[in-house]
Amino acid sequence: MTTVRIPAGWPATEEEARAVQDDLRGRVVLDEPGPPPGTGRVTGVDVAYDDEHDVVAAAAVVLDAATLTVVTEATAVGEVSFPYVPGLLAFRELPTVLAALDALSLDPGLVVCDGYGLAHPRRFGLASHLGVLTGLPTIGAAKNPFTFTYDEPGAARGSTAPLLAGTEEVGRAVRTQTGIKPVFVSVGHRVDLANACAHVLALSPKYRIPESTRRADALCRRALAEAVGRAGVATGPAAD
DNA sequence: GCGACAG
DNA sequence: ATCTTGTCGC
Repeated sequence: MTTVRIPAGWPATEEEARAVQDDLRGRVVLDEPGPPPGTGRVTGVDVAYDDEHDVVAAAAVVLDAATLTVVTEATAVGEVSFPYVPGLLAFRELPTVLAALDALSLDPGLVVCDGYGLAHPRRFGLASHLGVLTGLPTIGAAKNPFTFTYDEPGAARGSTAPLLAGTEEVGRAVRTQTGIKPVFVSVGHRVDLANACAHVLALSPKYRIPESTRRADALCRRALAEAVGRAGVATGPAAD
């Protein structure tokens, strides 16, 4: 597992961070359909924090898109690089996520983020930002509607409804399990919205949250526990 | 001006 | 995100 420090030149203030978003936003590619769902590889990335120790752990888990089987995985730990500010999540998560992706031995294929892409106050969320920095196709799948509104999708698994910023469709509410709260999908980089939704549905045959995110979530928590030496996931002799 | 607000 | 026990259910 690799260890990361805050990159040189990383924004230190909210104002600087917003300026970076405004600067990079124009590099997002929105006119590619993206890889077909159910083929190739799909990689989930997620992050866990221990603010008290100023430690963050990220995980990247590569799945075979057809079988949802884990192909390979990697983790990274680092310093917390930014406070949590709605709209600036990328600055908190990306350095460690990039390190975890770099540590992979295979091409990640499509990257699925735990958060938003286009559905963002400045249309440049975590998934958009990661896509621009890596060139990889990315999408965002969030658990909450953030500041956006949505029409309730039909109750059946597979139903979708627009996620709206006023009248602009910035993403979709996707019902991944019948009768259960939808997941909120938006485009990141080099993938269109219909494909992004199809990927999320294909990744969620049994649970609300995409398998990619579930695997990455479990792995980054384990990595954090190991890095900070917490109880809960025994990995050897208990340390006191 | 005062909240709300991905993780 | 994180703080947190037991408990209902397949």
